[in-house]
Amino acid sequence: MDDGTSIGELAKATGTKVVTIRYYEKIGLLPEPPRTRGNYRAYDARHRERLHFIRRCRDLGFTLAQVRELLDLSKKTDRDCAAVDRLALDHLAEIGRKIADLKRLEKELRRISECCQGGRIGDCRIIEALSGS
Amino acid sequence: MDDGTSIGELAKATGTKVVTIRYYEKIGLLPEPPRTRGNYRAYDARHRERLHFIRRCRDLGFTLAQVRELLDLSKKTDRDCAAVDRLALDHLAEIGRKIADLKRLEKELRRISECCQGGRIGDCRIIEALSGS
DNA sequence: GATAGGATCTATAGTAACTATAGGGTCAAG
DNA sequence: CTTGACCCTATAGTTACTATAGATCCTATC
Repeated sequence: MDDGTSIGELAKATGTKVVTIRYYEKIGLLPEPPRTRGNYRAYDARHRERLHFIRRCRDLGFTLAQVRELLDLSKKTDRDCAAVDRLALDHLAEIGRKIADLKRLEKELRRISECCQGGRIGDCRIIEALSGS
Repeated sequence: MDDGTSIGELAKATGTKVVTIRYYEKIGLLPEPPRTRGNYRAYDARHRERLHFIRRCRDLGFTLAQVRELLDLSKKTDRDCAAVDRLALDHLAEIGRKIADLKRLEKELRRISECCQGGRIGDCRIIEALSGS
């Protein structure tokens, strides 16, 4: 490597797969780094930080579209913070909804599952319960 | 409609979109119904029941692969019920994991979000928190 | 200098579960 | 007989990657 970090090193440093990094570049989320003589990508600290930011957001469940928005916002340093806050709160609300949905689902599936008392599938209460409304 | 239920009627009756029904047919989840003279699909009660079963499972968060398994199992009426039960319990465990993940995530995002006190993006604590580990 | 291995390169296709679009045919009512 | 609602097929797009194939590069060893 002439200079800078190789894609493999960056992958290790950020816990991202190599293919995923290239994918982020292709969709314009991560800027194209300069290349070495051998046409290898050579990353610097700014790339590392940006990728780190992306991964952190993804770990928190933001979609790539949201990450893109957050990245855009983070560049407009003199703009009001409200947009960032709204994005975070919206996402929080979304997570809350998902949790509620899953809990409802869990409850119902548990109810259904408890019907099972062994025996033949022909008499299976689970299948029956899945068929009923 | 010569005879049987049209795809639109079936869609309404089961709360499924027309395109989704055709999609289920294409991937072999729903058997091809006979056609009318005008080449319209004409469904019967068995199709309705099967689609109903599929939707019910989907609503409960089963994947289409799992639905396929359940449908296969439900035909083997003399087989032991254990496989069905295991599928349900596996799914239940999965849901539990997802809930736990989302709760962890919610907690962290809430922590981050509470940092916001208005002001400029340049000083935004949310962006900062998203950048940090 | 030859060679073997690992890492990297590009391009393309596949995944889940649909959704959207284009460009038509069919059917019942007025 | 035309309008509008419904239906048909086929293809491409969505999200966020993952997998594959085949070529190139770099480093180390013989």
